[in-house]
Amino acid sequence: MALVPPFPDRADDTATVSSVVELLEVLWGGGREMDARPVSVSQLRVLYVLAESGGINLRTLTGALDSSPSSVSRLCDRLEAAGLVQRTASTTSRRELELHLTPTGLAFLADLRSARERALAEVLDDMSPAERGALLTGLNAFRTAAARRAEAGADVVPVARTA
Amino acid sequence: MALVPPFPDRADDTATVSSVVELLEVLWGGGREMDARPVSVSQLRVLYVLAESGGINLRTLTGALDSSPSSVSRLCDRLEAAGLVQRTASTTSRRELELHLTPTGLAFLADLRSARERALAEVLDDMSPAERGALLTGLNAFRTAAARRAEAGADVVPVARTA
DNA sequence: TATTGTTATACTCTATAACTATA
DNA sequence: TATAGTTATAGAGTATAACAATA
Repeated sequence: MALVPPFPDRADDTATVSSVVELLEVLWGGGREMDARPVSVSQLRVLYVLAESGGINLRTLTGALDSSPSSVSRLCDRLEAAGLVQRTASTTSRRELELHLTPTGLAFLADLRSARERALAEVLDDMSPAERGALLTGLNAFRTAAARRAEAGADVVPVARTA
Repeated sequence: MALVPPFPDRADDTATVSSVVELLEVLWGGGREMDARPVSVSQLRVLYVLAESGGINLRTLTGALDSSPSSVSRLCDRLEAAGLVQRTASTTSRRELELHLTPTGLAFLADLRSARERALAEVLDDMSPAERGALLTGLNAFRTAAARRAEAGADVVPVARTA
């Protein structure tokens, strides 16, 4: 059973958000999704990107994941072996690739999203309608603000201090 | 620069939450915090637990992380080598350990939390007071409901489908 | 004998650097 | 030559299984 971090001592806005972030980090930050489960978090990130922008080359995917070409190449090796992703020769350049989700990959992503939404629905059902409404209003606004800053190139949530 | 997933097609509550989860996953799901940064996500989870419950043994820590003893033992090897965690002989049983954050480990965690809260504050500043209030009300309620379910042993957010 | 912690082995993920092929 | 992609190598994380020491 996962540990649940404590409520923040201060009635501070940022501390509240931070504590929820830490809650989620502990709850599904474990690496055991490599175990009985078919797809790791890293592979999942690839699927997210390809679902949104199919047909991109490896270099573009590398940029979207903020990773390195070799790592992404190996990720694609395994995803291709798993039948979730397909490497196709580019029509414009013979040294580039086109990366696509296979129908299996698309179905997998759809199933995963369903499962997550089902699990989230259980939590949301434990909240009052007013609380739920506040959460959704707040999250949508947060999402808009975070996306705005991410597009500007800012680090929205640093994982560790720089010094 | 990180990719930003699209807004959900449906005006569905769970899809909204799910899309925020995916946003965060892409934004700070990258593994490059192993690079120039001092502590990995896995190590960070250890610090969270030890900050909350210092003096526990390796078995208890393993349970809190929902991991395996060997993985946690190796994690502690590196955290001890980094000077963030300390293994001490238990006072009650000679085959058990007591795990503690060192002063360095505690200071590190405090600094990290400050940095995160500073970054989050930038996003929150981009939101209206009403939106911010809604977010905090909603997150606190979500947190309570999620903790309730986590304590009951439920998987709050499955990473991949079971089938 | 059962439990705590560590080590042996094997896999995924990550990165830098070297390499092949194309532009 | 510069770029796209792959492979070589090395380090960290994860897990199962075998092991030592203790209860």
